[in-house]
Amino acid sequence: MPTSTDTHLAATLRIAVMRLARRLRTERPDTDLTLSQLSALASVDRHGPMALGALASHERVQPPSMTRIVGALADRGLVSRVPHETDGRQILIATTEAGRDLLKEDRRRREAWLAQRLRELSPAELAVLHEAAPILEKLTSV
Amino acid sequence: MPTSTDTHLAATLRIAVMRLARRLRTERPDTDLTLSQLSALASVDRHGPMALGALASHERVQPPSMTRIVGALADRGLVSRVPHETDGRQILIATTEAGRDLLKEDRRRREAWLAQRLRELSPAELAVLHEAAPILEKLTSV
DNA sequence: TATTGTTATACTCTATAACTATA
DNA sequence: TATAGTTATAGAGTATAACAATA
Repeated sequence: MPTSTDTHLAATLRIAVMRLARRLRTERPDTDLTLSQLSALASVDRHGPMALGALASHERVQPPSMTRIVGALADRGLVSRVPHETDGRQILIATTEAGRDLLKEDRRRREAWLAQRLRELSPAELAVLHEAAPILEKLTSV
Repeated sequence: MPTSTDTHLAATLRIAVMRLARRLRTERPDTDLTLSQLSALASVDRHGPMALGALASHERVQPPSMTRIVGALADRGLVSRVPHETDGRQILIATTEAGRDLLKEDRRRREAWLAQRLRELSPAELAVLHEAAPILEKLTSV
């Protein structure tokens, strides 16, 4: 019985999560950045200054593609290219103030939609989600 | 205090859901179908036979693009093109047995990963997720 | 004349291959 | 000679515009 229940939970949870993620992704301001650009910018912001090659492999993209992505971001002033201190071949990509602002605004708008939905729930339902959130996080930390 | 708590929950939940969705998306068999093709196939399967134009607007794609997507799916025998009964201009796209099998296998493999993660949780944690799943579904039904 | 779908053509994004410079 | 990044070129995927067939 527990096994069959778990299979059903997996199916239900998967659909709910995918659907919710889809909505969260849709509730995105049109920053006119491509998803690749936005993703690379977020990575640099999250992990700190990185070499172009490291960023490319982290984003599962080839170096030439990352050269173009970073070029587009740099043209908008969202990232800066800093030469490596000791290795003249490498360049470090870092977010600028404008880049951080854009990411902050992006997150804020996505959270706004969800926060509004949450305000429509009952206290009991909110309590359940409070307990569920860390468990959902735990699922991906394997 | 409830407002600030909700904002925090929104932020936490959003990250957990997006991360989990990403993992679920990654745990995908390489069906060598593009995401557009897989998405269109799933739509036809979910909503039943549709005219090409209806499918295009449902998938937020232009008709010429859908012509190509459907062409690729039809070449693999995953969908069939059926002429409309009364309107000779329209063609209806329908899934084939092979198309339904591919989708079933695709879902099965994604659920397998999540089911395994769920087996590693405690009974108490599972109970929380059981309660949370319908609430998460409710969030998107607005 | 309006609508459905297709064909022609162009643009964007990414990849591989070849190149430049630094180690 | 090996490595980091760039430039050159090609291949998907999608879009707009023009077209053919049917209502």
